[in-house]
Amino acid sequence: MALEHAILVSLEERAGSGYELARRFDRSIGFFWAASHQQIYRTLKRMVERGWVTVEDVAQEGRPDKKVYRATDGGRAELTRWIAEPTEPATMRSELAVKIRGASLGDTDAVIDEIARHRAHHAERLDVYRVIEKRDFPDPASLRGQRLHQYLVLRGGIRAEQGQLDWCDELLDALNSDRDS
Amino acid sequence: MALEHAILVSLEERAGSGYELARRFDRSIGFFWAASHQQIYRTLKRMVERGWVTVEDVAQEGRPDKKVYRATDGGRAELTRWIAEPTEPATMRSELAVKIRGASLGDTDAVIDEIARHRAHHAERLDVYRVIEKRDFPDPASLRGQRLHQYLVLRGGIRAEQGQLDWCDELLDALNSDRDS
DNA sequence: GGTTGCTATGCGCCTAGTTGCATAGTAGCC
DNA sequence: GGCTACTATGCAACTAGGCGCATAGCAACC
Repeated sequence: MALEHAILVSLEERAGSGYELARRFDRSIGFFWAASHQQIYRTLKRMVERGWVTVEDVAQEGRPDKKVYRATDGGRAELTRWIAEPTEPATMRSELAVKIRGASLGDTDAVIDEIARHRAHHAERLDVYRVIEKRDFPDPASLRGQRLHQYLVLRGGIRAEQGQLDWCDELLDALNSDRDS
Repeated sequence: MALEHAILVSLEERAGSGYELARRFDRSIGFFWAASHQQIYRTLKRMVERGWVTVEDVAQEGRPDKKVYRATDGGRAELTRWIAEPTEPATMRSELAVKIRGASLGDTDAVIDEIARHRAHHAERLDVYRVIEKRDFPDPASLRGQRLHQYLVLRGGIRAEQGQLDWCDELLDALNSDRDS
């Protein structure tokens, strides 16, 4: 399970509340490991029980009190242990692939529409990543350590989205030609 | 959920037992939607209850009796309905990305080893797909209908594995340079 | 006679993740 | 006063999937 470890990475970089973590996940880490706030709260609770993080109640003015979480030495040890432990590469799961395989039995036009939807989604995502790349990493060759690692993960996102986009284009080309012929 | 629909696609192409489906999933459809035999048996049972498939007990000589499943009109209707229904593109989930983000806090060499392991895995997968591509689809331009769809799904697998492979190479280059400098 | 391996089925428990809902304070707007 | 929006927390029920285990017939080999 990587959610706990993704949270540990985030808390290592900076302590924060469940709410703050949820927003960070919406923006950066979450691009590569999505998590809802419910999931994060539940996981944080479990991590406190395991001694990987500590909680501190922080009273706030003008807004509800919050609980700030910090990684412990135990949490850091767990993260190091997990990083060194080999994990199986995730098997590719594509609903779109299943739909394409089923296209001959159903409505090919519906499948084409669905592919177009996915294409738009990936194009949008790619655009977001490209903006981040240009804004935050204008000189990749000079990057070292943590900043380099952030950049490399972003590169993975860019490659994945570009790959999906190219596949969608190949699909649309081929299916449209097949329909028209 | 796509497992039920992946099974429906497979049963449309040819009726079969749970065991046969499990083996088909090991080979073709399972490259893009993995499923264990336990999962398939459980799902088939549910699909019978819903009226999407029918079962027929078939006595065999020299081997245990089997239950052959066949898609019903209801199953075909469900498949058509599902194909036309928009589904959200799956959010990318990469444990490797989380490990890279955590590399600065742990053992960079362990992360590099892990990346090398993933690289080997994707190279092997890509090789399998390339062999299938050459063997089963020597003349892609001539493909129509179902055969074309099979080919296009395979193309998605090739693109995905190639993309992961390239990313792994970029990662290894960058992390090794960073470590040596 | 014993072991291994293939075909064939399935249960039970657990974890991870999703969905929907609930609560509650503050602040700004109309 | 009522509405909306943001901050902040969390539970309950459900779905999907993974892991381990169990059963059992038949064939081939040693």
